[in-house]
Amino acid sequence: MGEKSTQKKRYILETARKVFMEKGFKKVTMKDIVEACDISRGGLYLYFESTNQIFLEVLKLESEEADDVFSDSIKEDATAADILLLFLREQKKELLRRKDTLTQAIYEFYFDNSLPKKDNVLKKQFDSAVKIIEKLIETGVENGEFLCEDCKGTARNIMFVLEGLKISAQTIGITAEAVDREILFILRGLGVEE
Amino acid sequence: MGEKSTQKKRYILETARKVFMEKGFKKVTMKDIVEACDISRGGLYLYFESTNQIFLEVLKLESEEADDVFSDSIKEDATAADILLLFLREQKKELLRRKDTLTQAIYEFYFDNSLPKKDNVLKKQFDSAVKIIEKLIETGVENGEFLCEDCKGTARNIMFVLEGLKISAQTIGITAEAVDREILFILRGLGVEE
Amino acid sequence: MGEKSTQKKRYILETARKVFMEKGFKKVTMKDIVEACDISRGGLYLYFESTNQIFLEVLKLESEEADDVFSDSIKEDATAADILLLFLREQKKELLRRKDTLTQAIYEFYFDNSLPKKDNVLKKQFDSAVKIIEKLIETGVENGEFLCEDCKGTARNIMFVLEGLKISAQTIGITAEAVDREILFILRGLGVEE
Amino acid sequence: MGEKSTQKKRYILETARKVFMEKGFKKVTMKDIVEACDISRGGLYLYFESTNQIFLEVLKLESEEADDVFSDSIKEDATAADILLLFLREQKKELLRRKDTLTQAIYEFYFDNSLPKKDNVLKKQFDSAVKIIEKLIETGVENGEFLCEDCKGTARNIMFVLEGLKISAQTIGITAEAVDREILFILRGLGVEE
DNA sequence: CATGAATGAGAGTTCATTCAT
DNA sequence: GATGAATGAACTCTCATTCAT
Repeated sequence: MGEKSTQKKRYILETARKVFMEKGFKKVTMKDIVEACDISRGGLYLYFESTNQIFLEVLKLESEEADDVFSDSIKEDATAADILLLFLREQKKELLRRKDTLTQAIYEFYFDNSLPKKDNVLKKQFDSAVKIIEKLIETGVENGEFLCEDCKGTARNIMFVLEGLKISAQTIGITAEAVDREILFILRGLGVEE
Repeated sequence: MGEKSTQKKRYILETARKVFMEKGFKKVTMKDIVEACDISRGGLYLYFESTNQIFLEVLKLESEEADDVFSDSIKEDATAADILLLFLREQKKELLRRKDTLTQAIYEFYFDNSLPKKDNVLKKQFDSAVKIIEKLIETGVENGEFLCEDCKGTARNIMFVLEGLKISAQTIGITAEAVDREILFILRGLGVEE
Repeated sequence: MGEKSTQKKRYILETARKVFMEKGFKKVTMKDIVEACDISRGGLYLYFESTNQIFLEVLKLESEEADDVFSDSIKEDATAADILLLFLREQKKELLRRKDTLTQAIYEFYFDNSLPKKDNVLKKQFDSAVKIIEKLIETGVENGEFLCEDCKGTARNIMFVLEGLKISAQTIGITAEAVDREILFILRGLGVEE
Repeated sequence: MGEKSTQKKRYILETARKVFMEKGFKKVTMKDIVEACDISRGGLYLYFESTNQIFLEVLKLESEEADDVFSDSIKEDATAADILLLFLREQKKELLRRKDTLTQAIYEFYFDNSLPKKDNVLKKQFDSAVKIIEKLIETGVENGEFLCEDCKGTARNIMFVLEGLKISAQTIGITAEAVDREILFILRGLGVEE
């Protein structure tokens, strides 16, 4: 598969991504993707053999780009509290976008695909996020920004709350105010008064 | 609809419930339910017209019975901490059962069905749970069992953590130890040392 | 499946039989049979799940009916030579019908389906035919109609010649005269002069 | 077409031959051959336009080489009986190789392609084999090796038996012993006692 | 009420064949 | 000559849904 095909593959993945955002994972058929990409039925099979495979590759692309975004958005002189707040606001934005997100598709995908740990991108992301937040809180505690006895536990708690907010956003619906309330609760728990 | 039909309807719902527990929501077809119930294809349509409707009625049944269970399991002389712990342990059990639960099916169902609030059973349950926990914490605070400044906020936080644990159990998988850690974190946040 | 369906099943098998006679085995698709039967796509799947299964059942039907034909066509006072000749002429007729026969389909089917011996109808038929012919020759020898030292060997030889004629009829083509020549050769081998 | 192309054509035919031996005729697709040859899809079409044409050319090659083989293997001082035995043993070997042969593919090919006689390689080979065997038997009779009244008829009979054995080997399966039995039967028919 | 045969739409998948490069 | 991406026709198979009995 030459360079040209790599471009097309990428085009398909980006188009499929939109389809997954719209319809979740399960409802999406090869035909949906074929039509969204405006290519031929057989053409898609030259690149991918199932929605499953396509979704996995979409996720891979996603995580690669996510990493870039992360490192970019942190200023050099930012305090731990700044960064945490930035992170939480980013999550909030994502949460409230709702349909315009892969969240639902990702959940649906993992419902059916109990991948071995090493392939579970979701778990990797969760764990790495916990570690980053933990570091952040530790730094904040050292700088006197945060009060916290169990940094790891708090980091984990924050991530589970975020997961809870995410799934709630997709199911029972959630308002910006509700998210703010939770963010505030978290910050207060770290002794941040504002 | 006579009594006989009511019985049959209930039989179908109970059987369908098992199917949903096994396969989630989206994957379940009318055919699956017909076969599980061992009734005729046409027969099912006499009572229900879609898996959607069936699932909604399964949920209704579920919530009716859930209330009963709740009130039963609380002893008269139980302290607030006892009851909270009981609740959390119940949730833990449910979490770890994983496949033997309607959880996944419920999530899948709500992914596609943004029902008006009044019909969103999930939201109702969430809100009512928050209220109960809030009351519980208030009582605990009054009795000197708990330390807590923002009872409502804490109650909400607990529920979001539980949601986060629930969805994590279905997607990235979660161990009993991980759940215990979170429960402990919650209790410590309430000033319970043990 | 009630009586009605049994009738339809039989109808499908009989129709499919014609299709197999026309096109052989491999070329026949479920769609071909659906169209020949003038039923719906899904309808066929109610009765059969593959052309393979259909063909096997066609063969079963075939062999059941074949047995009847056999016993019918033998008169009480027929001599061994009469019966043998009758049999050979029957085979000749079958041979020359060529396209109007399941022969080709059967060969094609067995090319791909190396069934365990007990299910190999073809082998069963071959072996039972050998036995019958052997008996026939023995009887003929006893009656002084035939001259033969190795009845079993001769019976086998006859059957292989017939197989050879059959496959030749389907591939290189064969004339009525050629078949007659072979039949004559066989009879002369048995000392029958005519 | 230059020499280079001729070489490539031959390479394709030899590779395709292996594919046909493995899968028969009908199941083989242009794709199969493209992949086996490790050339481009379009490339194959430069030389051949269908599996049909390819198979025909494979057969042509086959028959050219077959002739060579024949003449090679006969020693100068061999008796007619020797040569006949040699021929029959060669056939036996071929028979028992089963899958490693073009036999099945050839049959499948001719099932669908009722070629005009002049192009029917199979028929040519059959007829020429009959003639050779006839000559052989005549020579044997002259030398006192064989007893035979109808040399042509016997030659034909032998060929049909061989065809019968060949098709049986492909369909109902056949053992080395069964083949030996038939060969012996043929030889005894020629008065060869051993 | 209940049955289950029947229909037809639609998803998945594979290949022969073409054609721009 | 050679490539291989692209197309579209053709097949397989599964279900939601209807309807005569």
